[in-house]
Amino acid sequence: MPDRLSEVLNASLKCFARYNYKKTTMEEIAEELGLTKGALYSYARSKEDLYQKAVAYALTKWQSKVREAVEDADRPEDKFMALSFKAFKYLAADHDLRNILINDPDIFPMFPKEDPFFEINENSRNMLRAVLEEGINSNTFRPLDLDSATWLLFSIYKMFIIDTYVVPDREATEKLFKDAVDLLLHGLFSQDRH
Amino acid sequence: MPDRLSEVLNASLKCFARYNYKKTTMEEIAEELGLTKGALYSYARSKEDLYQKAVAYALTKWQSKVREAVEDADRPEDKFMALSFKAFKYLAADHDLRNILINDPDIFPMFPKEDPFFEINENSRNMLRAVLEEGINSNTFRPLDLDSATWLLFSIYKMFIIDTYVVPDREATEKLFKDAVDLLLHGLFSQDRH
DNA sequence: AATTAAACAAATAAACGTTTTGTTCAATTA
DNA sequence: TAATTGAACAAAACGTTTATTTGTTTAATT
Repeated sequence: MPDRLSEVLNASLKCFARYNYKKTTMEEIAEELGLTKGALYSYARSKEDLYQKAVAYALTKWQSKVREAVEDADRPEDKFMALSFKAFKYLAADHDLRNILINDPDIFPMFPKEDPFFEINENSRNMLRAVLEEGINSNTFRPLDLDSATWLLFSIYKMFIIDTYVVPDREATEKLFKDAVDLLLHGLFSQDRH
Repeated sequence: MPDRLSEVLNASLKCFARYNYKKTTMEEIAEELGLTKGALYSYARSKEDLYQKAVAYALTKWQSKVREAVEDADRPEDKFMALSFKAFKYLAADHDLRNILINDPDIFPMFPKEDPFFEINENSRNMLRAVLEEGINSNTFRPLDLDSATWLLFSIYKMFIIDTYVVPDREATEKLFKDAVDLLLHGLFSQDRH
């Protein structure tokens, strides 16, 4: 299971996380594995390809953890909560991926022109959309515009991820995140107005 | 009222909007006014100071328009709507400011480390906070955490501004914005669940 | 089939002279 | 007197060249 390719990608992640793409050398990565740099070209066409593969590998792992959490929940609101909190909290543990995101914010861009990992992100959006759709169909959620809601919630989620892990500046984002989820679930309006 | 300083700042805005800060020369701005570059130093200490003053001038104008719209409304929900839509739509008309924001996204940053126009933005946030507070006190809005809600809503607002005017990529953000305001007012949950 | 080690090519950084451009200020103008 | 000019100066930006590093290829080796 932990095949050679995974070892190479993990070593690459470790090195790329230390500084950034540019300052990391192929020799450095090879050294980490006890190889010489030429050997790396059995696993990737180029330095850029190696980076691409390594990051995709890390992002997919993140996504799998979220998917598991969602599958463990039953009701739509629980799935929504599981998805929100797992996705938000995962990065706290994955130091390598977090450092890579800090050094290269284009991987998980707030305003993507051309998203280099579009497929992976699209997959995540679809996961969210499915939860929302199930909630609407079961009358747990209001009859929202599915596309708008998916886009909006995913954008807000991105915003929190970036603000918390990529450009951290503040304390206590945990409370902020909880308050945000609550506001999104219940809205601004009080139930009992006029 | 349109004093000399305003003329200088407007000419500066026009020039800075054409390209960007770096590529704009003091001579270019002076020419626009029919002056020589030395004269500009009666109005600002340096090129950077001139830029700073010009942008602050434009941002303050934007803010005034929003404030007027809010003051014209009565009920908290109307104030909230007025604030949201005026703030969002204003930039469509102010071409100079929009171009400057495109060339220099740090002016209105999604994730500010050190906000160069913190005071102006803080003023805007306070305007939003006041509307929310009034809504909570009159029981129109739920008893939210005022700080969290202000931060969240202002961040979402920034997100829309940047996505629509600074990194535009998509059509039909108008519908998206309306759907977002609706979702924030009413939340995901349907009223009549179990 | 994976890996090495040497050779090559491409990108990066350093050094340097040139030009542009921001800034100052004494003289001038209105 | 306050605003503006125009020349002088200093600092930053730019283009060019050279030296060095680093990515990539490949024939030989394990």
